[in-house]
Amino acid sequence: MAGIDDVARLAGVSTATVSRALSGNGPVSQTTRARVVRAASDLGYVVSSDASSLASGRTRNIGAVVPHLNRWFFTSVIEGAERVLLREGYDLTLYNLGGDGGERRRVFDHHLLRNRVDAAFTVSLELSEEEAGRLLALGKPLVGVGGPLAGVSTVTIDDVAVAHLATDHLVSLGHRRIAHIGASHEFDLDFHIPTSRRLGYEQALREAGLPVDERLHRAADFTLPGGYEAAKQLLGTPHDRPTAIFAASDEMAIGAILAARDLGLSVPRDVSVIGIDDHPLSEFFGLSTVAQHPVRQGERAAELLLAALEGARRPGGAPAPEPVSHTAPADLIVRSSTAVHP
Amino acid sequence: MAGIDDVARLAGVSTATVSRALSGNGPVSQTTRARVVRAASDLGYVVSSDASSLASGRTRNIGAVVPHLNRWFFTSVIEGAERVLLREGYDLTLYNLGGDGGERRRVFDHHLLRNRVDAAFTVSLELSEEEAGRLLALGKPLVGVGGPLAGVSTVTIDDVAVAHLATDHLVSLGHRRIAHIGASHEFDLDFHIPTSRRLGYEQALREAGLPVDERLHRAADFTLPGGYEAAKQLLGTPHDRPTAIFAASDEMAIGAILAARDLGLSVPRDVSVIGIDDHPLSEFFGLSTVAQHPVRQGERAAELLLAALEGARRPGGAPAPEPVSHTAPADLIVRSSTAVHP
DNA sequence: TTGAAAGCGCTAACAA
DNA sequence: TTGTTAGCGCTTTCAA
Repeated sequence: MAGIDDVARLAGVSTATVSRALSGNGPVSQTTRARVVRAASDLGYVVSSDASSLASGRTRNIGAVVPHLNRWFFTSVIEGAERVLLREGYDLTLYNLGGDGGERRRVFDHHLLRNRVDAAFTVSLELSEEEAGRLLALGKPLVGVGGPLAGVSTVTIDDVAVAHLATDHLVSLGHRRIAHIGASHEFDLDFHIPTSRRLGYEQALREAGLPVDERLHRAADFTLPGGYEAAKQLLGTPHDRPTAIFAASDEMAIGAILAARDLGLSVPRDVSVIGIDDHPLSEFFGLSTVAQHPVRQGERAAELLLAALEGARRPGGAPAPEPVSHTAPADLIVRSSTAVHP
Repeated sequence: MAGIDDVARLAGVSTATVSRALSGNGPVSQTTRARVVRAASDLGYVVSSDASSLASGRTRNIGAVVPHLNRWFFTSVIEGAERVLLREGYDLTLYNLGGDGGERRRVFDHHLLRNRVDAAFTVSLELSEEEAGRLLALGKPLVGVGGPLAGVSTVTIDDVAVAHLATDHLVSLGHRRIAHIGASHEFDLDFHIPTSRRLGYEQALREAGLPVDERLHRAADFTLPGGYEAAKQLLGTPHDRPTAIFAASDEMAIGAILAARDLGLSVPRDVSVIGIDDHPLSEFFGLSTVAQHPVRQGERAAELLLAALEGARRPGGAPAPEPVSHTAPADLIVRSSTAVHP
């Protein structure tokens, strides 16, 4: 492994100049830079990240803290973030709290504190006071994606508005009995999301002069089977059956479509179904939904973090920029699972 | 941020002793260790990973190189690996080659070379000669999960055997016309997998004295919609319709089940379906399958890497242990999508 | 625009 | 069992 001195020697300059030429920090003449770049590439030189980090205080690495990995939303956010980060020469190290063991504690007590990242983002994570405090105490840029994180910048859709939009779509199609499949309270992601979505749903009903009927609400776990079960209950009663279902996630909505089928009901003739997400499978099932573009949310999060890091390096740069709330766009996508109430 | 000297001062020992006490390397008396641990915890001291890495040559970080993130198999492998790694105090940094831009090049040319990881594993990745060479040249432990990686240890199921098992299950139920949904050649994961699975399928047919019929083979893209389309073609012809389908992945198999339904066919009465994976949705659909436990494969990969690192540190430790091929277990799970041929 | 040199915060000989 | 000390490979003042 060639080191910086090898490059310096071959290029006939000092190591300081090599560092400047390769990092782009500090003045280097065009010709010198060319010589250095040439020498580096000839030797196959790649900077040692540890040495560089230790000397500069910057790691060029971003932490991603997620509650699980086996959910489309999380992985999509990470994909988006990583694409942006790689492009800028940053790495992404992943902290998955999913295990039921002491992973979570260990991550917050140890891993995140050992200075391996310049900044971090969390995805749909509700942090305890202590956890949030620890992160904030690092004094590093922080962004919460898909869930509010006190005192920290966030990237998230407006859950109330999105749920309102989905419900309104059903209302405008003439539906009066609209059921909602939300989340149970034990649901361990940030439970503001289900609550906000339920709020938007109820708000839309009220604005349309429709009653909010407890019996039309079912809790599930954001999975397809969960949505199936909930929909079976909602649609099972022949009397007063809802004519439309708004599910808080596409996976649950797809479960609802399958439940309707199994009950001999036709979607959308007998019952309309709408979800939130625009999950990859939604198109296949013809599911109407409100797309929330998680990849873009991840990109946005990465961009915010990089901008904050960039800002912190500038002479008068704000070391701790004010937390900003970035509302990610969400669009109604109408497919074949929703239709006018006959 | 307290440093090692702060701890040393508070504990009344030298920094070397602090390092030894906290890392567990080198002899420290019980009482001294206790004093140091106490001081460290009082000060909230956490080792700086950069300084530690630079001084020791070990980063306590493992690289995970994956082709995508939005597939159950990849994320499951990563989850398993990370659980093991976190437990041992290691971080995992993720290199997702998914973007169509220069990500892949950049990762192999730069990110993986800058010494940020002690070892790495790839998941279902076919590497070019050059890429493999670069990785090997690092002289670091390497494991390929779910795909052969020349000259490197691997963790993978026996694809031929697994496909053979799935097909045999159908044969033993009396099926004679067994179709196969495999992968197209453009499919960009390691295409040995589809090929091996097809091989196992044909092998099982031959052993049963059944003909291998080209028309009973369809290529798809390992997705649910892809499986749906393929099955529609296979099951669409009223004449000589297959009575069973073996799909090379559960997602395709689920697509096949849905296709059968849409054609008015009952599963398993009119057609049996089996897949490979034991995807989280398979139980819901009653899909018979061969489980391949990707979480365990990830755990195994991590364990192999850690063992290699451990070995390399010992005096007479082999710096480059012989590549081993670890065959991961896979079990037939019979649910309700397969039944005897009437 | 360049070079010399002082660290960055730890670990690991080596000596005691 | 402990302390002293010389780096690990860079970056970044500072001076030229």
